[in-house]
Amino acid sequence: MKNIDYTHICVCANLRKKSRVVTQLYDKLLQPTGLKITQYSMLANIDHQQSVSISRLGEILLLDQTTITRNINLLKQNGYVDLTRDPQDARTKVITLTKKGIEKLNEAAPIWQDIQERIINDIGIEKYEDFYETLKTIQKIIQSYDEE
Amino acid sequence: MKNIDYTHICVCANLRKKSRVVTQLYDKLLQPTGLKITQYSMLANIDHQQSVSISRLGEILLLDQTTITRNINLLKQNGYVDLTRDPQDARTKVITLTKKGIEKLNEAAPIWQDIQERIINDIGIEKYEDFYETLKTIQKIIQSYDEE
DNA sequence: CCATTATATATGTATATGCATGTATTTTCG
DNA sequence: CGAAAATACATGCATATACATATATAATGG
Repeated sequence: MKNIDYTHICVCANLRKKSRVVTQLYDKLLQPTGLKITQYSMLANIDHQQSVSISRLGEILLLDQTTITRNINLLKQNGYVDLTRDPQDARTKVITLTKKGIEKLNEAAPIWQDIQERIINDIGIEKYEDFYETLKTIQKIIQSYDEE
Repeated sequence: MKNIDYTHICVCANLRKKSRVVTQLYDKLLQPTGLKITQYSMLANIDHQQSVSISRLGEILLLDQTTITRNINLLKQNGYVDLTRDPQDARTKVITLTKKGIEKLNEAAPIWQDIQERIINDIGIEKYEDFYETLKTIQKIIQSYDEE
């Protein structure tokens, strides 16, 4: 057992690195659908919310509003989502899935599900739950800094 | 205790989300130095290797060679690194830190160290070690898929 | 030694992402 | 009510990232 000094390895850079590795796996396997995991994830979230505004989606995904605007525009160009004005508030745009978007989501879902199950099983459910909880803790810790 | 079905939450999207949150903290605190964590991390790696080629750095950081080329060019424009031809191999470019790069790294290091210690302590050393190991496991799992 | 193959880097193109800022609309408050 | 503040979205600019591909150089095999 080597005694690693974890503090010498950048928490952020390490997380980003693993993030890239995981992203490439998802993207590669989703490739037949033409979706990237970022796009799949956004479609899945819209589907889950049924209809959601740009800024609200940003809050959920912790993405800047401007990022949502652009990413959603890509999905719109592909015909996967519709943008409509909120009748109650002319500033707000409401995002919904189109029929084509729902179909694309359904097409990609089984592939996504397979990767999920495979990777979680390989990590081991127990370990993955701990991992998941620590990720959640990290987010909370950082958000608590912001409130200072 | 609510029984969450972890398989319904995208491993990749979740990891990317936390990655963003952590990155924003590091970037915010590093801002006085003008470095982003990606840049700091790259400088620190070059420093650690003393001198390294573009593709070798890509292997270490698991970044595409083209990404290294571009990111290094930014660091070069800022005068933090030098690129020289490898006398043994005219294809290869050798990256080294300039004096200015070393100074910048030294300027940023204490800030980086503070974030590191703070965040790892807040997570808790024990938990963080488990977390770190699981991240490593995930990388290995995914790399094992690629060999198939 | 030369042709083929492999390797190292660069470039074109595209998505993802954030910050600063601009514009339009709504809300608040004197 | 009307001006100021807040909110929602869009745009300009910049970095990070990957894939496909081009270019230059080295290595290899006949």
